[in-house]
Amino acid sequence: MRFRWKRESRMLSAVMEDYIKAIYAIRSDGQERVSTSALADYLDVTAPTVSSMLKKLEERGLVDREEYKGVTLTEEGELVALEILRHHRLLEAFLTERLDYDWADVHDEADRLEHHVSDELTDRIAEALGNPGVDPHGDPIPDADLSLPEPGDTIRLATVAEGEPVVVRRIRHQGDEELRYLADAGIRPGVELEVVDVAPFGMVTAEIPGGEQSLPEEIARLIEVVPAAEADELEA
Amino acid sequence: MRFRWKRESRMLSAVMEDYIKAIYAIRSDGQERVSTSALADYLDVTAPTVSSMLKKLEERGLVDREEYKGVTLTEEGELVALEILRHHRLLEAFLTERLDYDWADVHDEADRLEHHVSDELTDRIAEALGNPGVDPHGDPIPDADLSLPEPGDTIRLATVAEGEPVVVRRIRHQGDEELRYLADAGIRPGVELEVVDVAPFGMVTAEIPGGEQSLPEEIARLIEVVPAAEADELEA
DNA sequence: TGCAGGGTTTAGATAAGTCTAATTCGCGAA
DNA sequence: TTCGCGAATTAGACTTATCTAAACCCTGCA
Ligand SMILES: [Mn+2]
Ligand SMILES: [Mn+2]
Ligand SMILES: [Mn+2]
Ligand SMILES: [Mn+2]
Repeated sequence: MRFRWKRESRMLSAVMEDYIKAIYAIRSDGQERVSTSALADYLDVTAPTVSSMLKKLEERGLVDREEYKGVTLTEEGELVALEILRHHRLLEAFLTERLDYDWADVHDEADRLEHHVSDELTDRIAEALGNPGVDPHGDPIPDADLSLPEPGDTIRLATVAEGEPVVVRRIRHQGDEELRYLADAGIRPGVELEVVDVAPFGMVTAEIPGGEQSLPEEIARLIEVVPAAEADELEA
Repeated sequence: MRFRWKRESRMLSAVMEDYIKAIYAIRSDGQERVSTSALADYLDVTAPTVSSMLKKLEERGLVDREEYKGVTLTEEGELVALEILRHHRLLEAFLTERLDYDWADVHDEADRLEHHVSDELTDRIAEALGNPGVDPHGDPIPDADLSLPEPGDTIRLATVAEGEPVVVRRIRHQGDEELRYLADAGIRPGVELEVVDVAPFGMVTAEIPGGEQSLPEEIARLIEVVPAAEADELEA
């Protein structure tokens, strides 16, 4: 009812939606303003390509742009990002829960479909799943009015002290590849683990239910955890 | 531009897939060779647009083309058509059976998604539904090796004799619009009806479970039926 | 048999999204 | 304060899919 008409009148291409999603992802990863080169890097295109696309997004009122300084999402751009994120995460949840996909194999499929499913279908999926708050990777799912559930505080596995038991809450990812790696290592949201060693270059060795696992820093950095004590509280 | 990978690393755009589907649909509707203008009409584009696309499809080995005479699908083109049809019809069946869609509201959604779902997802949907042989409109669903179940013989409602009880088997359609019209008229696959009158211009009046319905020729022509006697046999 | 009208193709333009090469800008170091 | 280097933008080209206008081919009717 509310935003449906907006989406129609917006009529963004899948490519534009990907730029908006990328700006949202990079910004929420720390940066205040998102640079042309950061986007080029993230989307695997050249800087001139990004530059011209940012001008189009500015014309459409989706980003605020300052020459040579980068962009930020406008309020409308933010809504677009949340809408696509809602599609993406609900698709991931649905594939996992209703079509027997492994949690580590749903991202790429969702990443394509997110641009083509209607809001109607998305809402039906949400309904069928009982309006879940998080997807299979622990990412919060924007609800129908596009407000994002506040995720609880977490810390990166790379910064956890040795000997402190923690529970995996969320796994950042850009593709199925990292997820597959972690799935094969026996790590997934909900698993309890304990860091037993941090070697040079950030290599983290953790004890997990099935034994021990060593993870390179780039991977350990993707894992968000909470202290096991806190996790227990929430269960109760 | 979004592309999909085919088994022989054959990459087709959604647009090309739509042309292949259209050629398949028009040809299976009688024509042996499909003309440029028939395609332009069906796809709602101009003749020059079709002409240039047909040359590209010929280069890719998907159609056999004869200048000024039209095209036919090659064996490979036929497989592409069947693959997309499998996606489309399984999506329609899934939306109807698992996400509470009305059978008359699934075509347009499936028509977009068919180009973006992977074969993997399609197979999982088929599995979840128990490998159905027909979709909600009575269209046969190609199985995993792309062989199309032979649909039983049917006749068009427009040609049914007055007073002969028949059962609706299949409803041809190009969009949700015709389906919505029929759904609102109380006609859907499985419904038993009897033609009570054929007026000038092909207007068909039929008795259906809820009363009587008059259908314009363009609509009546879309409905495929079998004699009620035959239908009963199959039930038994 | 010939030609006119209609369907088909060619020619040339446009919009989206991408690239490489060239140019311009900003900012930290000298 | 000025340079120079890297980041950003501009310029120009290419591909896909579409259009309109013009030229071309086929065929049925005279
Ligand atoms: Mn994902
Ligand atoms: Mn996710
Ligand atoms: Mn359909
Ligand atoms: Mn159908």
